[in-house]
Amino acid sequence: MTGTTYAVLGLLAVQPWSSYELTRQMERSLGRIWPRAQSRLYEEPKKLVALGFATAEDEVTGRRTRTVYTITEEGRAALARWLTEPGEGPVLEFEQLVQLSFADQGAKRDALRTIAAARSWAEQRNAENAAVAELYARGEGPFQYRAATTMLAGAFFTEFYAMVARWADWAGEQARTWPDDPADAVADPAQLAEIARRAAWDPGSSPAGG
Amino acid sequence: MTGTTYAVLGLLAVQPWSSYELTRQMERSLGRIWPRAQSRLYEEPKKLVALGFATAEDEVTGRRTRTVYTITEEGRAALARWLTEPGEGPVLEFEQLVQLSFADQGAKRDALRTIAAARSWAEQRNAENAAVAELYARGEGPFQYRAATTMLAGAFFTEFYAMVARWADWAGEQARTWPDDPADAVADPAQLAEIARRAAWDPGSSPAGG
DNA sequence: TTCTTCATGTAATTAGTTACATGATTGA
DNA sequence: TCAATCATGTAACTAATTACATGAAGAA
Repeated sequence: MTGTTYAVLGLLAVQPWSSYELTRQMERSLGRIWPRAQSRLYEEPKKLVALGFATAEDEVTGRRTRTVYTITEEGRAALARWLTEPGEGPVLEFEQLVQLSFADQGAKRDALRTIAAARSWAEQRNAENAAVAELYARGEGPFQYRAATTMLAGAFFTEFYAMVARWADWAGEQARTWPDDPADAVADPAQLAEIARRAAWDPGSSPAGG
Repeated sequence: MTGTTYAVLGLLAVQPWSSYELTRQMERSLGRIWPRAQSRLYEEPKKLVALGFATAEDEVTGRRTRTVYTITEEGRAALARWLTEPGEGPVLEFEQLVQLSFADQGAKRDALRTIAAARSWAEQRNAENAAVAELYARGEGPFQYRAATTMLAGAFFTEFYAMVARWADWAGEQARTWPDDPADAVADPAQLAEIARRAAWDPGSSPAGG
């Protein structure tokens, strides 16, 4: 059982799905916190069946069949047990930021372009997220009855995208002050001090935003 | 050439390293934006040598040897070329948030514990980050002369950890209002509206913080 | 001198991805 | 009726991980 297996099990706890429907639903719901290729989502439910956590039923459409998976009581119990276990914190993979970490090995315009791309990434993702948030605010979101649960993830991304955009704006300001060869850039001591100051929040209280 | 290959190439552009030193340096510097197992960092430099982007030199310590890798001019050119290419935006993997996405399938206390764990994750990571930021602010950070470049990543994490902590605080408040069985929780319409409002920032201006 | 940690590396395994293949459905 | 898209699945490949092994150095 990997995290992916539990992710699929969680979806099945909401309702039965066919493999294809699972891939679509995964894309819409968990895709941003647990991204996996389509083909994996055809494999995982088979494991669940082998473990007795789901049952498979073949339906026929014309000359081809599709498999619909349904969670079992043992499956629900396994899911509930997993929810009691400690999970991993956020793991990030951020290629653009790797590129920026070596900006001094390239041209200034490359860094500026990469920062602009990150900003634009945040805008686009936020636009999709905002549209869905608006749906839920109107009471018309998918699985609206689960909104008390799913809003936790929605709010996380609302904040995450805004944070990335703010950071990109700041990073752009910084990079624009660089000389043509970023290797010659000298860090502004005031900025370094400001970063340290913002990092020095008290664990006992909520850190300030913006 | 994968992202990992370029990450190693980037480190070699700063100075020569042995494989083991690469693993340590990776852990310290890129570990949070490009996390990879130690064993990969023993493989990647071999690829670089095969491609002519690095040279390997064996040093002897007692009865065993270690391999020190040095970037070549072709390697520097390949790195500079990579910096001109568009990179991927942030990819997140967040198991705790997957668990919270199915909080209605478990007990309220499990959700509260998971949220607390996320908060604590942010505190701990921030503490390490803050210590390093403080070093740089005093002008005593590792590779201080590269600070104009590396502060971009440092600032990103300062904001990221603060954001996660703020989100966890908010999520905890929400979950505490739930009934004992989270499946019976009803989303507060005011909260849903607030999430949508915060997501509705204008792409032309920097989104508000906090 | 022994134990622990640092340092260096390989082997075995697997989770995951990319690419491919093809039937069903819909709309122009 | 043809093209495009939706839907369903498998096969081949690989990037990456876990586990293991062992020498060197430092501390007790």
